[in-house]
Amino acid sequence: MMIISSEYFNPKDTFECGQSFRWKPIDGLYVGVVRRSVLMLEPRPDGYEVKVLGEPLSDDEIGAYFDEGSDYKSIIEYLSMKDSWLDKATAFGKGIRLLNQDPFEMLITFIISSNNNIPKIKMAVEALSEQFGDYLMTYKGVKMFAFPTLEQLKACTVTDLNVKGMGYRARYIANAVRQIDENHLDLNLPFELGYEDSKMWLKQLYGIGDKVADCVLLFSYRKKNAFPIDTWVKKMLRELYGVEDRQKAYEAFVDDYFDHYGGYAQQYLFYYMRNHTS
DNA sequence: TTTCAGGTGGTGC
DNA sequence: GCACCACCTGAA
Repeated sequence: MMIISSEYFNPKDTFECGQSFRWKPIDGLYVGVVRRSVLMLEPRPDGYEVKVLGEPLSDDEIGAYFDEGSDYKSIIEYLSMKDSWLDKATAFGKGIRLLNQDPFEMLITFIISSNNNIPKIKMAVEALSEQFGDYLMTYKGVKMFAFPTLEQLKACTVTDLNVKGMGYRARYIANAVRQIDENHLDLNLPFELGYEDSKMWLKQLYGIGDKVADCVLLFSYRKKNAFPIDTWVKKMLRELYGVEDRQKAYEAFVDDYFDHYGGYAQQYLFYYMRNHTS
């Protein structure tokens, strides 16, 4: 039996902070698809029990997915002492875990996220899975599907991929998938490369720029220093840290101020900003 | 009806 | 290099 301690974890913070679009509350409990398994989180006195409803998934794999290997106590202690905003943000988002998700799924998901909003991203990811991914099981009347594989998306035309909420990003996905396929790109390579090299490697794909690359690096390749800079992060950097409104200024500040825990800092601050502004 | 949304690629300088 | 701008489309 796998239990995630609730001292530094809660499902809402983790699944609603914008890193994952595949978990949803069903009858009050979060249910989500991880690889080809359906997981459900049941509250226990001191944590959450991870129940595997579909295909088996080992405790090691579940632990890796929930980033059990990271010491959140140390991370939060370190960040909270840096300044008062990080102190507030880490207190507010104390239950966030930086999930280690599937690279291909993150790559496609964050291509969809470009110039898009969260409800539409969810819609498109959901529709892609329903239409092209494998059916896994039905839980309380809700059908669950695996995220499509490279092989499954390879078979799609741009028109096929233009599902609800997708728009012009269908072309981005078709191109990226073709590039990966035709050039036999190894999606495991960035695990072996450092941050800068893996970022350049990802950016060779159509539809992947700086922001999307950083999301993929942070949410699947375990590059915890990656610091995705989007419109909310820019707003945060201007308002909380007085950073000038220029791309280079944002990048320079982030590189200088947030070091190896940059990715964690970004998630806490992002989640804090999203929930404290009108 | 218009505006906006967790950017990117293309173009012009 | 760097600054613009078009771009699908659902929702308010």
